[in-house]
Amino acid sequence: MSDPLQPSLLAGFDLGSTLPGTPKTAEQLPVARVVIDSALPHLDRPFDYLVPAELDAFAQPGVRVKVRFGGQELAGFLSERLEHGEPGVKLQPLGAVVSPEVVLSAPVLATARAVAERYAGTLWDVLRSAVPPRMARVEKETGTAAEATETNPPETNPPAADPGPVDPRVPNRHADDAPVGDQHGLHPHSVDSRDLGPSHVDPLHSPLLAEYDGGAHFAAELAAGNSPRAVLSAVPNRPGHWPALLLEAALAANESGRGALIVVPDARDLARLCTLLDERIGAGNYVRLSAEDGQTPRYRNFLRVARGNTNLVVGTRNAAFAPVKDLGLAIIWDDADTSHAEPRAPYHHAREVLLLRSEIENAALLVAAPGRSAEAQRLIRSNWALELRASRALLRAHAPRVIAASDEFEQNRDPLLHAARLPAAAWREAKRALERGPVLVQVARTGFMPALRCERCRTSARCTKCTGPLALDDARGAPSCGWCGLVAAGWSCAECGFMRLRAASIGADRTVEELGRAFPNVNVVAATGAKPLHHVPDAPALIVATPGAEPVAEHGYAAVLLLDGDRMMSREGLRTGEEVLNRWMGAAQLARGHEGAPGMPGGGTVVVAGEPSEPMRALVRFDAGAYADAELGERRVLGLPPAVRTALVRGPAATADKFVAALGFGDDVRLHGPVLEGEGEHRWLLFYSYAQGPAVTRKLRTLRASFSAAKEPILAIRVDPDGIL
DNA sequence: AGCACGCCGACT
DNA sequence: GTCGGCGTGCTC
Repeated sequence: MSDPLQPSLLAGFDLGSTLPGTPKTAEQLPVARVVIDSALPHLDRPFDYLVPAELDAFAQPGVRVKVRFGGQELAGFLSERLEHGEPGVKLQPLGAVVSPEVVLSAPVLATARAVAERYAGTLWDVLRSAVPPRMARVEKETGTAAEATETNPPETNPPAADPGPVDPRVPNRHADDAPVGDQHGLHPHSVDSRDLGPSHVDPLHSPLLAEYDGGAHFAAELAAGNSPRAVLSAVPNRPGHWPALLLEAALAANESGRGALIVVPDARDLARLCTLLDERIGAGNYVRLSAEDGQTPRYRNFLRVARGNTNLVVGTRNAAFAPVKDLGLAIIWDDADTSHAEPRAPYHHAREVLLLRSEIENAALLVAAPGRSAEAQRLIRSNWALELRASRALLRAHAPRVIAASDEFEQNRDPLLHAARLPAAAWREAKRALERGPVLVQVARTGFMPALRCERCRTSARCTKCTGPLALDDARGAPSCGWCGLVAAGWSCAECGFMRLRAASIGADRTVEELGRAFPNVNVVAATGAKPLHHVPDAPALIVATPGAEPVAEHGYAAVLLLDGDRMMSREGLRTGEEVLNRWMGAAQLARGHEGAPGMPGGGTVVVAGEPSEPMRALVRFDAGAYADAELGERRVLGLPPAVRTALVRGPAATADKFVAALGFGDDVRLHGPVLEGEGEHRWLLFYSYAQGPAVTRKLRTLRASFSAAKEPILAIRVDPDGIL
């Protein structure tokens, strides 16, 4: 498709052809401030350019641009238009406006800045995950930027914050060939809460939220245009409960005329949520944003949001930056799930992104989960958010009966059950439950390295060099040290000299085999990350699943067996207990209630096997909040995260040491290190209070910038790293 | 990463 | 006196 608009956009202002006299620049707001694509920390600041007259109309805040910078052409985003640049700086002309689409809204930019600051990273690193890569063809498809002009006529000279993408002073050729509205079913209509009808949005019609203490008030506040903040642990035993609950909150926010955003951990949860949304409000009335949808669909959906064609966005972690117009409510589901953490620098977590964003945009925030993260508990403790609590009566009505099978575990003499590491109580319950419906068996992920013990005396196997715990490496099948990685060939027990380790590392597949023998004539299937299974029928079967991959049963599981608690608990780490409880709660939530509800079968039972532990007691009481609160209290006493904040600095020994010394922190920042890591690398850990967080990360950023300017090797900095302690 | 500017040494 | 080596630092 030949497009007469593109050449003029892309050619931009040609540097070489300096015409007689000064090249014409835009008459109004001739200076464009640009965020450039640079990996160098000391260039992580805006630079100003002159706007050539011919780019004036397109050079609006939020568009992608190309600029000449230090002899090379760089990509960037135009952040604002100004009357003057810094005095005494010679400005270069803007190179080109890549596309008139406004892809970076002012509040999203402000959020990205706050995230970069909070994680001591560069703005561009954050923007890379906030704005999906451009797919040029998608922009031409249907409903161009001109559509927005039609529905939302901009003023003669849009102010900086106005998202109106195209200045009407320039004839827009798109206006002629692009039909307004939609002929291909992509944009049925702009979704305004008014279109949805009152039956969906009346706060009195938030029955699920209203079941929680303060929930009805929360919904009413949202509908009234206020911005409350809340943490909620979802009541178990109601398949499909959480998507409906979150939708109620989102619709309440929509009713106030504001947009809503729901962020879920992974594609599976997103599929569940979308199924409900399709059913309740229709596929065209919300937008999903997920990196797993592929580049082109992702950008297509992103554009729908950027053009303001929706007021409900759902997606995975990057959707936390979705440019929802007038955001009224941000929701994060299951914030304890590790998928919410971005795996690339600056490793930001979707919960923290939404926290910052809700403050910047004055939006409401809802942190909802099957369990409770220590961070979410902190929000309650500090009175930043209120807790929407399920009453004990509500819990009792819906929670399954939880049985802790700790004592009989070791006395289990039945070889079949022993092989399947099934306590007799678990076997009994499963046998009974199979007469009434499906049974879920949660086993540890294969990648979850269990600590090994001597097969004869049960002494835990330790590394001969560093006394770290030995674990089985799936790839090699040989035990190796979990700390130093040394392969323990020819291991023998330090206590009794026995040479065999207790068999461990049983994946879901082997559990399927063992259970098949323990339960003849029962259908046994596996559901793992590699072989996902979304739904299971309401028929008797054993479903073996790894944490996070549990399929949903239509009317809940008759029983849920949590088998690998000890293996999961044996992992070293500060947050192991919390993680294990969250995994258990996630699975236990899929069980039927013990009492049953109208139209729902009862008799649901959860059997948790393993040594007695705090997480196990919390599961029995079905109270993740109390557990998180106790943990947080303990961490505060010990000065450990997330009661305090941490930062990690790693790099070549000399540079890292010099850097930490130059930080010049006083006693209020605890310093641990250096720890030798790899080839001549040093690792330092910093512990500091939340109050000092901004000051510490600011110092980390500025010092890193000056080190980078001085051509020192770039240091790895991670703020609040997970899984280090 | 490139490009300017600068200080010093070599050559017309 | 002018040209050009590449070393340090800035890049709107």
